[in-house]
Order: sequence, then C-alpha cells, then structure tokens
Amino acid sequence: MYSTTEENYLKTIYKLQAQLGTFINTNAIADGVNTKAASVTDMVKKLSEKKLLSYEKYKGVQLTEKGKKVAVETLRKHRLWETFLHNQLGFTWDAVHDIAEQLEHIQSNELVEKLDAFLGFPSHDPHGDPIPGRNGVIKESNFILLSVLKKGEKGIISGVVNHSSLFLQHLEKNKLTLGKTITITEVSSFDLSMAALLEGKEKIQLSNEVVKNILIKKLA
Amino acid sequence: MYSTTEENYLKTIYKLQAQLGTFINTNAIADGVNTKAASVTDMVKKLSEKKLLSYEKYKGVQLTEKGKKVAVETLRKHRLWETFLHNQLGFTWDAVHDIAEQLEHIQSNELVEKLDAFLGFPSHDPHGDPIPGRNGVIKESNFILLSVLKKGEKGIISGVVNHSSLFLQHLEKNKLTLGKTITITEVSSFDLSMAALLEGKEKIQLSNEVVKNILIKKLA
DNA sequence: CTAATTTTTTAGACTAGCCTAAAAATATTT
DNA sequence: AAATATTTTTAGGCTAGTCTAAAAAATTAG
Repeated sequence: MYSTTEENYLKTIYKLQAQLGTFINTNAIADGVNTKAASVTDMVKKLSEKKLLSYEKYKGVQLTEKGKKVAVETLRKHRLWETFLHNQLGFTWDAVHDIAEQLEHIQSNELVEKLDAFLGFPSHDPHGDPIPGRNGVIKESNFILLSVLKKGEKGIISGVVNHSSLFLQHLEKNKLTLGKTITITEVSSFDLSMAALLEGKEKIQLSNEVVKNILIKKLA
Repeated sequence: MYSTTEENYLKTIYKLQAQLGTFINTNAIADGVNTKAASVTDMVKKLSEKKLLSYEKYKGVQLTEKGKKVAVETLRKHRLWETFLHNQLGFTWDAVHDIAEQLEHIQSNELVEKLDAFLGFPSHDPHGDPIPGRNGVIKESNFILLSVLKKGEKGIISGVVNHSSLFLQHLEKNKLTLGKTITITEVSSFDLSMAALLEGKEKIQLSNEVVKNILIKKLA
C-alpha cells in the first residue's frame, strides 16, 4: 500500500507531533528520517496529495487521521517485532531496534495479528513503550521519570526515554533492566545524582543523565 | 549489502541453473523475476560488474561462487521464515511463500542464526524443501515422485514439486500433508491415476497431475 | 523597522529499476 | 544458403527518492 520510505516519514512525523505539538517543520523531519530538507519538501508534497497530511508552505506539516492510522500501524508492527526479537529470539534490548526498523515494513495484516497472538498480546515492548492495539488505541502508561522521585520513595523500572544503543547497553551493564525495583536513598543537591538500592539490596549510584532517562511505575 | 532486487535476480538464476543446466538465457530470467527481457539485460550487466555472475552477450549467464553464495543465503532465509510462519505462527503451507518472499531480504546475520536455533535447526521447510545450512551446504533429499511407485508400494509424503497456492490448497483439502503415509493399491493404465490408502486406512483416488507433483520417501 | 540570519523551497541533476520500440544477433525453415 | 522467425540488446524515457546550490520567505537582531 505505502512504500517503506512513506511509512518512515509518517512514523517520524507522528513521533515529532507527540513531542512538539501540532505543526512539524521541515528540518525536524529531515533530521528524523536522515535526509536533507529539500528532500523532505518533495516527499511532504507527495504525502499531502495522498491526503496523509496537511501541508502549508513555510508553515509546517500535520498528519491527517488517515496519516495517523498508517503511522500507528507501523509503530504497532515495530514494537511487536521488537518484542518478538527480545522475548523469543533472545536479542538484547539495544539490538532489537535496527532489525525491527526493517521488519515493520513487511506487508501482511494476517502476519501482524498472528504475531500479536503468538506473543500473547503484549502491552509493552522491551523498552517499556506501549504497543498500539489492533484498533489503533495506545494505552497511555502512567510511568514517571525516575528523576522526580524523592528520598525514600521507590518504583519499578518500566521504560526508557532515550532509546540509543549506548544508553541501553549502559543500563544492561548495570543491571538496570525492566521490572527491577529501585529505592532512592539519597539525592545529591550538587549534581542531582541519586544513591539508590536495586531490588532492595544492592547499593548503586545513578547520575542525573541516567535517572532522567528512566521511566518507573511509582510504588506506594 | 545487496538490494532486494539483486537478491531476487540471484535467487531466480540459481534455481534456473539447478533445473536447466549452466547457461541461463535472458527470457527465462525475465519470466522468473517478472520483468521484461530489456530490464534483465540491464541488471545482468550490473551483477556482472559486481562479479556475482559471468555474462556474455547473447550467450546467457552463469553465477559465480560469490553469486551462488548470496543466492543460497537468500534461499536459506526464505525457507527458515517459511518454517517459522508455518510451525510457530500457524500459517497454512500455501500462505507462507508470499510473506517469506518479503522476510528473506531482512539484513541481519544474527537474526538468521537466532531464528534457525529458535526453530530447532530444521532440515526442511513446510513444503519439504531442504534448508541450506549456515555453511551453505544443501543436504540433498532422496525423495522420489509418488508417480513412480508401483502397486503395493508405500511411502511418506515428504515434499512437493509444484509450489502454487492452488495445488497446496488442493492437497490440504484432501489431507495430503507432509508426514502422511500413502500405500498404492492400484495404478490405472488408462489415465495413470492411482488408488491408494492414506495412513493405511482411508481409500483415496489420485490423478496423475497430483501424483507427479508429490515427493515421497519410499518405505521398504 | 530595516538588516542580517535562518529556514524553507525551487531548480536541476543523479541513481536504481523499470518500460517500449527499434536494431542487431542468433536460430530455424525451406 | 537465403529467408524467416525468435531472442537479445540498445536507445531513450519514465518514476521514486535523493542531492547540491541558489532563490525566496520568515524570523531575529540591532
């Protein structure tokens, strides 16, 4: 139905729209899909003709419902494949993204539904991101940043903000994986780093750079 | 490394070479990859420059070792994915080909090896075709055509010659699936159709068109 | 509220892969 | 061996997606 390139543009614009509000500018898209602004202008015109987004010269771009639907479907496929790669094939969570980036463009509705069932209808991918349902609904998680916890509070690691391999590998190395419990024992007012207990026993030290990129489900 | 299109050309030429001998002509390739002869000439020049095949004008084409390697790797991926789709996701054997046609071009050696392990290092795909090993070796099966069996002889259904959806669906409908035992009770000298017993009990009638497209492992 | 800077768009060109129509080579008949 | 038919290649052109360089619009600064 839509080309790999078109799907990538839509997915990127969708994500930017979630972060930055409604109108998305050319440079941001160029950055997201790894091309030059001139190429984005071309593609955006094409997507506009196909009614996947609305475009006004020099103003920016906004997905239509049709465009959003394609974006969310692509996101759903991406996250299902990531889950498959991690849960079934045993890939580490930093390795799944690049492969899922290819797999998300395989065309077959039956495949997506069968994969979903095979995985047990997972609600979140290996990075803690919610997997859109067949209907396109994304269940918003009530996860918060680890950095907002105060001394004495605790939570369960439930997702990440930064998805880079470098960051994910750092977390892996320090056993900071999904599902682990963290209890804050101290917050430095100098550099905002945190001292904490992992699983209630192991003492660890977390830089601000780290804690502001981890999402947790707060425990009472 | 190589584009989807290049891989498809190489895979097609490889299969033709196995059937027709060494030199493959332009029209046969055009047929296999679903384009026109003129397009094949273009692509064949390109593949020749990349040392994936040797090409002599008006003479035809022959894969180099390098080209064969790419073709076999693609075949390996195709058959592993078909096995995944059938054995794990529960696709019928006539539905797996088209999806595997897309999945075979996903680039990641690690993925192929992990998938292979996940599937338990299968030797054959859902159509009974052998899956090339990591080393590129294809274990030749000693399957024979069901049509060569004589009255009283029996065998286990182990593969198909014709891979079309139509034929596979026909077999499925008549419970002629991989692993079933067939015992020949009569061969008509008029139309070469066969009367047989399925799993030693159910009486069935098989047209010559069917029996010459089924591969079996002969039983003593 | 002009001037300088940044962002975006246009213009023109490139590659991969495909096409049609015509020309050239090969194969088949007679 | 010449004539006809078939196969293959060349020539020229198309689309999708990309690029650089230059022009135009919008934004920021003085």
